[in-house]
Amino acid sequence: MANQPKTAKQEAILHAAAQLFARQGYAATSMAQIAAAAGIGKGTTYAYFAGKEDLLLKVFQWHYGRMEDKLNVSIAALGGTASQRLTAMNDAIMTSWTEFKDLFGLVMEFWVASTTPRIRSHFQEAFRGGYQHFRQVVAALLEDGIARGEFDPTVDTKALAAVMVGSWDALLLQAWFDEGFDPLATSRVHMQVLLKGLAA
Amino acid sequence: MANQPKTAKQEAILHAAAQLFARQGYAATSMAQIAAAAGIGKGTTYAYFAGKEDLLLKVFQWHYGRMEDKLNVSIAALGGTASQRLTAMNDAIMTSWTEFKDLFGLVMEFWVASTTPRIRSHFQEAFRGGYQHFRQVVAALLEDGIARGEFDPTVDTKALAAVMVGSWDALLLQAWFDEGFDPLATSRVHMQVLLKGLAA
Amino acid sequence: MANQPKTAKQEAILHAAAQLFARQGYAATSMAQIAAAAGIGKGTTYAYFAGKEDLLLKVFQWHYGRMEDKLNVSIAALGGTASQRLTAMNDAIMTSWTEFKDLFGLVMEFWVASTTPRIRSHFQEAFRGGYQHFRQVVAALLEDGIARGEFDPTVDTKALAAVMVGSWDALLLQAWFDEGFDPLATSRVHMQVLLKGLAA
Amino acid sequence: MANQPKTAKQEAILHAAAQLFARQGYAATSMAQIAAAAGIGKGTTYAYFAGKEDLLLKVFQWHYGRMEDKLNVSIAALGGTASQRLTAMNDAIMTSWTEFKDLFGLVMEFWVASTTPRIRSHFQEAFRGGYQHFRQVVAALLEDGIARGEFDPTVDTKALAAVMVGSWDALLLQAWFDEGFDPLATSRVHMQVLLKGLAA
DNA sequence: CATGAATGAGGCTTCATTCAT
DNA sequence: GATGAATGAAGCCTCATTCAT
Repeated sequence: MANQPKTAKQEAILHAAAQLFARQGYAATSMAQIAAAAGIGKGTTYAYFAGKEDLLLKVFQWHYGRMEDKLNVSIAALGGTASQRLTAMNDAIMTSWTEFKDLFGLVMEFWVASTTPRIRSHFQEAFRGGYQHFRQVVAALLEDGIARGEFDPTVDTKALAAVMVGSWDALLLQAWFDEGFDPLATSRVHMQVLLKGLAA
Repeated sequence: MANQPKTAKQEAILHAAAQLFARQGYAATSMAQIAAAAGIGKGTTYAYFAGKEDLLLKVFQWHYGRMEDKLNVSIAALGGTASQRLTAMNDAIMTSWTEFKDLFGLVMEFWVASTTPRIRSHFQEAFRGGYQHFRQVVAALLEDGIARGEFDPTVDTKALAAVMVGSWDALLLQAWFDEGFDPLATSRVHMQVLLKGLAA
Repeated sequence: MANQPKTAKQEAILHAAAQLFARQGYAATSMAQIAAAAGIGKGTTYAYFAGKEDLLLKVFQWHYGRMEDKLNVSIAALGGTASQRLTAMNDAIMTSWTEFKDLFGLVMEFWVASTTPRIRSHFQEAFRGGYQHFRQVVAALLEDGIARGEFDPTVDTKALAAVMVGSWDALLLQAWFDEGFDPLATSRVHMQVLLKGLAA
Repeated sequence: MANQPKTAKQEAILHAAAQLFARQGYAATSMAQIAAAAGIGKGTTYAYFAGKEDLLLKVFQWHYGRMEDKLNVSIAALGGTASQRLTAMNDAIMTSWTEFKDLFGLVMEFWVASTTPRIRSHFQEAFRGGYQHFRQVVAALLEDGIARGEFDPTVDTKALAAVMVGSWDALLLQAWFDEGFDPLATSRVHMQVLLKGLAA
């Protein structure tokens, strides 16, 4: 899923599209707006992307790729106990998302894109794969913790991984609707309680 | 927020719209389709709803009201320890949602509707209020558990409530993308670990 | 052209329609509005009038009849020299129109109705007849003045009558666009100059 | 008020719209018809005009500008006594209008447009200004005649100017309804009588 | 007679996409 | 390659008119 944009222009379009989709929504964003924001002609977009739907998909893949990279890097850099590594990962993700908070609107657009029949297949598959990947990464950390004797070996690691991954979505979602909500602090509380409950 | 449809026809429209929005998405659904699905003329819809946006909002309020009612009923019926009540509530919600799983597409549409500038205010506010309400309900149960000496009194009940509420969204979301994913079982595992971590 | 409304309800509809056509224009007025303003049900209008176009025509005939009556009465009451009678008639008409100034919007609607292909025939004919009638009345007064030796016998009475009749339209039209314009005073100046130019 | 169309296509649209508005009326003319008559696609119109109302306004400004130009030219070319110049101007206007007689339907549409609430402001103001301009031009000629000792100095030049300007509207209006009516000849009679009545 | 709920034709407008320059 | 003028499908919505009650 490594779709790095080849041209600077291609990246400019992706960037503009991502911004606008996030801010106004996919439906409310016109190709003309994207082209204008990217500083190119209206027709040029079609030299790089097959159409509006394809552009959405490419924006998705682009962001997904960047997020995966970031996650892989931070995981690689992790050290210490499984608890520490889980906590570090949680922090890394919540922090990085909170940085460009408004880009979370994009994620919601991606979710909804999986509703529209014609686009569904692409996104549904991509999301399923993405969730499975992240769950697996987290589950591996949990299993590592079990192997090290940190965590209760009877716990269902897959299920717990799903909840942890889901909590990232869920807390950012609540932050989306509520300015006063602090997703990072909330997720830390969650981690603490979980780790306590997980203790061997 | 009790917006019960008065007329049978009004309800038929709401029903048709909800179905189609859930199945195809808001943008991909035309007013003509809704009218046809409701078995009425194209113009009749406008006698009951101000337009397409209004219809989405009313569908939202209708479903939200029904969900709130269901939650209130199930809470009222709860008994036993705080742990038991929390578990029962979690089960009730996950079960009821899993029943009409495809309606979850609607929720995603509502989320995204909060992105579109013109509709944003209505939905943003409604969702913020909704989340606050549900978090409060759960937090109250947690505090009750602390008062009863079941739970660790140092825990941040608000944060934990947010995570629990969020886990409903998050697990259903993953189930949306992955047929093989079992949100109810997963949430039960989550509850167990949480309750263990919460223990006084 | 005596189309007196038979029923009180019929007159109420005509009244409401006239008001609304004058205020908002024919196109911008809906049958629903007219019915509401007349205090009757939306369907009832069709028991008295064939449709919207017919209603416009009937409003026209109603007003035209009332104006003709008024003119005939004032002419009958006229006395004195031809100059005095012309002046009196001019004053009567300009005064009566200035009274319900906003109804002049109706006259413009009638003019334009003569543009729309399907309605054209009715209005075109009615207006042609109306103008011919008024021109004839004025021309008769002018010829009477000639017979009495007041006016220059070489003058083209028909042409002059047309101008006098036209000046009523024209000055009210300018008053329609310009609040500060005084059609009555202006028409009196016109009459004076005309009469001076007409003197035997 | 110099709104010359820049593109050939823009002018084609204006032309087509003017024709159709004049022939069928504004309300009875659809944007699709205009596009077809202009030989372009349905959507192209919106690249040049903001919408149907804007198109009407632009047609108005276009025609008004052309008429003003014509008037200014003919006035500049005038010579001789004030009486001769007034007569020449009267003839020039009536002649030029009679040439494209059917375009007079447009003027009526413009009048009525000043009735519709939302468009009113634009047209009302434009017409008020237009009338004031034309009255001023005529009044200046009359005052010139007074200065030259041709006309009675006690006459109200403004009022008379309003009547003269109005007579152009009024006589063309009557000609609109009556094929047999000769507005040019009629206006000449009017001028003669007026000039006689104006004589010093 | 009166009503007003229901209808559907028809209009305006938007916008993704194409293609000649 | 890049452009933006042009297109026309498609959607939302209004409203005159009908008809069962």
